[in-house]
Amino acid sequence: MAIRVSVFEDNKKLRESLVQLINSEEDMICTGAFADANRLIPNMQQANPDVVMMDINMPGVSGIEAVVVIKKKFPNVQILMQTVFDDDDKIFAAICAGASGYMLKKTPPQKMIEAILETHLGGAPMTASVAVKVLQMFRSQASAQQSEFIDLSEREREILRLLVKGKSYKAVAADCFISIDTVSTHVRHIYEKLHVHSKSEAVAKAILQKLV
Amino acid sequence: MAIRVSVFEDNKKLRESLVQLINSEEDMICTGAFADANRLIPNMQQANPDVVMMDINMPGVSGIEAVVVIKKKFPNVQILMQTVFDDDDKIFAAICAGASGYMLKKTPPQKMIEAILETHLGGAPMTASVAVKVLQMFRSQASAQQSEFIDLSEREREILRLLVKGKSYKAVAADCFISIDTVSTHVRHIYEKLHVHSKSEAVAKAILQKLV
DNA sequence: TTGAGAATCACCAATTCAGGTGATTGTCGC
DNA sequence: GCGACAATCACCTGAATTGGTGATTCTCAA
Repeated sequence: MAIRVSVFEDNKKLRESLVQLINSEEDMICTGAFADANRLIPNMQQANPDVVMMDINMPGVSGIEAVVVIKKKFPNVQILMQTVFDDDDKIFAAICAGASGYMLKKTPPQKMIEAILETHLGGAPMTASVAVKVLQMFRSQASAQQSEFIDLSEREREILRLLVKGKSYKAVAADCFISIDTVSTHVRHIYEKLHVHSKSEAVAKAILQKLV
Repeated sequence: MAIRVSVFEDNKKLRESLVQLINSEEDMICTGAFADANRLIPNMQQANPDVVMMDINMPGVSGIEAVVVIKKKFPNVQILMQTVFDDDDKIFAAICAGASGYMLKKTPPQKMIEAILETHLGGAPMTASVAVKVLQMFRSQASAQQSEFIDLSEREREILRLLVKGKSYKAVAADCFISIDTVSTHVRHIYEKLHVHSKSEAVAKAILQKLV
């Protein structure tokens, strides 16, 4: 059974060459080529694709908005983004919207075919420059800066967790079955270890350094 | 000029076949093959590679620890991780440690050569299953849940930023050149919009939903 | 066994915060 | 111009928080 591929691309020439490329493959068939995503839903229902090739910059509904809609209405459809620029924000937005792959338009035809296949198989083909950017973004997001090791006791960690949830001393005391004065003492110790002097500072530090 | 590749891999058979594979390429040369990372620094100095193929599971010093050291001591060396399992935590750790690529060991030889080349060119080759996982992790990290749109005024956002930094009303008042009572009023409005009732809840929400 | 730390509780003073009421100014769109 | 709203300020009360001092119990390692 051939893979059904649909194309959303406003550049007529590029769109037509993609259609031709897809149809030149034995086990692929292009079931729709559209210049914009303004009639997205009916277009999708009619074309009923397995894989969508989506240009990120289109007049009217943007490629990213289209991805959001497609992933909502047709969650089984895989989406391969295409763009001329490997722009950080766009990549970020497309990934979060649910795109599976991200290829530059200048990718050679054979690689593009491979990417469509890989997308259909549940992979995540990415142009090298995009893959690098994704890893960079990932690192900068993930690592934060947990420079200093903060050695809270189990009890202190538990109380800090409750403070982060916005609980007052009284509420913490009730939750832990201890008195307010005890909570106050623990909090004091937490402040000393975190080098802070208020609940909100402690909460901010706890979240940013993933202490809880 | 041939690409200098070094291999760290405890399985003798696999190590030797990798060496052979690398040396069978015209523009690659294997400058060192080691069964573990226990004498990492001298090994690296002696082999002086452009690209390191690093097994993630090795006796003694783990592949990930080795990546950290290499990236610190030899920042220009690119590292291609190799593993039998596409384990979330390992991938995560390797990326954060600074690995450029991540390939399963069962990758066919030709693809492995391509991956080495791509790594050397500053790319980030990833086995399909790994790429998918990276995108998934990225999504779950990035998106958080910024469901409801919170429309803070510029002034409110500024004050919230200061609260997140741990400032008291008095300090905020001083920073913004306004009175404490005005700060108090702004804070009240912020609480209403955020549906919270304390400074720490507001701070937590602000950070988690990236309002500041 | 002796000491360090974790967890618990208490009392206290000064400060800060939350929320209620009320008011003035300036800007923006209709 | 008028209404809506942001930004500003004031006064007030009760509650919560911060930080100081001091104490008991228990456990775990030196």
